[in-house]
Amino acid sequence: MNVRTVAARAGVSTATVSRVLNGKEVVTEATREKVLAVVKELGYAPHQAARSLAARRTDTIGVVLPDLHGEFYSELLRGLSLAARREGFHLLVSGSHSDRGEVQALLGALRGRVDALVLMFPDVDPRVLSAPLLGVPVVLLDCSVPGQPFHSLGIDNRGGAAAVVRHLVGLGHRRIVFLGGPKGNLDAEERRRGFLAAVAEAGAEVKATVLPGDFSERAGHAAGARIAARRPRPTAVFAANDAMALGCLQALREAAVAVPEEISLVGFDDIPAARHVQPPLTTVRVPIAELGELAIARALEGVRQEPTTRGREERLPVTLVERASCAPQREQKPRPERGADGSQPTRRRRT
Amino acid sequence: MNVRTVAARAGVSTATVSRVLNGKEVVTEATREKVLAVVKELGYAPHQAARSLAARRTDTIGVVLPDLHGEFYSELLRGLSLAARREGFHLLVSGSHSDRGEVQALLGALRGRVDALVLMFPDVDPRVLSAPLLGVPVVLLDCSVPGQPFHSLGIDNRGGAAAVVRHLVGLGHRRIVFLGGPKGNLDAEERRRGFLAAVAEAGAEVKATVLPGDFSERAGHAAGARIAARRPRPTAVFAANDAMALGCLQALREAAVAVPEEISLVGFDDIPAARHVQPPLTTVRVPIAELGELAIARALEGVRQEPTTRGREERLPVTLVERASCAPQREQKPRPERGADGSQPTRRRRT
DNA sequence: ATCCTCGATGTAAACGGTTACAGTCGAAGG
DNA sequence: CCTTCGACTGTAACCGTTTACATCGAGGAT
Repeated sequence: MNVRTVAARAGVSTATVSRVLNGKEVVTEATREKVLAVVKELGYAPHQAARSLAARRTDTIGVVLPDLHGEFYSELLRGLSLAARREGFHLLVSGSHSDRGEVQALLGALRGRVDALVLMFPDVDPRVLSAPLLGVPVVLLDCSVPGQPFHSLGIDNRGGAAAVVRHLVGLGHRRIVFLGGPKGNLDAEERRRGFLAAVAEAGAEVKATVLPGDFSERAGHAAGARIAARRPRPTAVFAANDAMALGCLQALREAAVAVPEEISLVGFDDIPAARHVQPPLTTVRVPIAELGELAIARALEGVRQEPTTRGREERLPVTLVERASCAPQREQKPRPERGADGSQPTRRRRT
Repeated sequence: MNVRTVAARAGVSTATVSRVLNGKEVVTEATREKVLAVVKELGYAPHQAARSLAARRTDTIGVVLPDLHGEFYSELLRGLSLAARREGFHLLVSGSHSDRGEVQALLGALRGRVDALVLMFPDVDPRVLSAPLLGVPVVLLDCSVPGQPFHSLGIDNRGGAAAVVRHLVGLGHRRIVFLGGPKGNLDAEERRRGFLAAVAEAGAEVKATVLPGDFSERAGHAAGARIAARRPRPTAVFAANDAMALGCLQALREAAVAVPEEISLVGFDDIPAARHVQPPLTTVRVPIAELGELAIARALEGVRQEPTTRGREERLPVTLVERASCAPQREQKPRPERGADGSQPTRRRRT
């Protein structure tokens, strides 16, 4: 059944049916009613592939993420889906593309299927993207490609990390360990940089150590065990994401090191589990869903108007959320905190 | 740029280009190489809308879920995405459709966009679906429509609930509270039934109470407070999902009721947070990702062959995972457990 | 009464592929 | 040398819409 069937039955031309269904051009009320009646009677729905071909518009946004599960992506997807729905767009999603060739193949397979793309490649070099190849507006999450007309969105990892450091220093901590993320991961990198910058700013009396990690709970556990055995023992641990902080907490518990009495612990991301552990984890909340919504908004800007805005870059602010995993450190005299609990950014991916 | 451009440049016809690109028909090696060279040179990728229209095949599966975020859907999506990728299909996802009209509109908007559908409506009456309306194979998750040729997939909620009861009874518990889920939710309903059936089977000495709930952590908290105050106090609580169990645990802690010493607690779903609380929660693990993979498999069966198999119904088995939130109850003499730790089914949705 | 204007509708050409069918051509068979 | 056959390739119809443009009347202006 197609538009011709409907047209014949309603005694009009296919053009009229199309006009009624799309509602952009004027049609007599009587005609419109007749057509709609037939449409309802037959249960007709336009064939979207044909519509896309003719109107060069798919009403679909392609979303390519490194992965689909985990709390981070789940939340991101929520924001994306919410905003897309609100705007009347569908979402074509795809997860876990590791190498460059795969990504290119995927992007090829998306031509004529989507009106815009939201892409996130924490591990693949984003330069695989050549704008003309795609022919649609692109929004990049968490990475930027300087030369290209891509919109780029991220969160303020550096500011978030700095806020954590200021918080800890304000509580009197002087020996702080930073538990890093995977090499090449942009979020991890920015958090590390933010940490180091804030430490440097805090003055020479603050001793910082950076331990390697990979965002996994198991890596956090391994690091926790090492930290517990370290002498002199650090008084605070800042993990680059919550999963590692959780693993670390577990290891500290096994080593009978009290949190927060003996060691204060901070994470990053504010995943749901952070609220449930004992003690509840102080961490940095990242507006993940908002990130997704904003990505859709920017993508649609690109769809609806000429690509005037090219290569803009935005970072969303983050928030330090204080729970019970940090305590003042009294061995050294605390120095007054300087109001660093507010809003500075960060974010991450694998949960 | 289109297939004609490529054909002209390669000195062949569009039919030949199409043959090379689809690889289903024979083409001389020399021709194939020439065409591929041009394709690569121009960076050509076929327009999928046109391809879908002509070949009446979209290589896309539509997924309609009540929601996209939360641990349950995240995990489900993972399974779906994994299987779809493996089979070379794309995923068109959509979340949060509340009422009937909305669902119908959505299904209409999907015509000509997908080759098959995976649907889940915990709250909407599934009879809104009329098979001919869609024209594609449909797989239903967690609900079934008797009269229609739809494949239906779910998990063994009843068996899982029964396994929990047998476990608790085996530990010597005689006063057990069941914390139910939202009205009209199929999973909640089946878990409740499984609970009641197993209790009845356990004999008259086991006293069961059913408390209302709605799958939310807050409802679990409220119930926990009531349970703590109850006299005689039950010795075990079985929450219909983990979120409520977590809320309940929190309330019990606030009321200074020791878990598991004074009250044993069991959840359902095995969400990640269940491992992180203190004490770790005994619960029922649900093979969510497998459910997703199976859904894709069944959907593709429908795509690739005649709709021979119609209306089949499958339930996946679940597993009781024992952690530290249950303890033997000594007030009454325990009776021997009868091996109910193994595999019986269940599952749920909002996390 | 004739001409114009303008709104409502119809006609038909895209859109960019796939594929049934027809055609070509060299090799093998007679 | 003429057929026959089969492997390749080309021609063109078709997939189901949208939309630029043509058409057709009716009413108003002149």
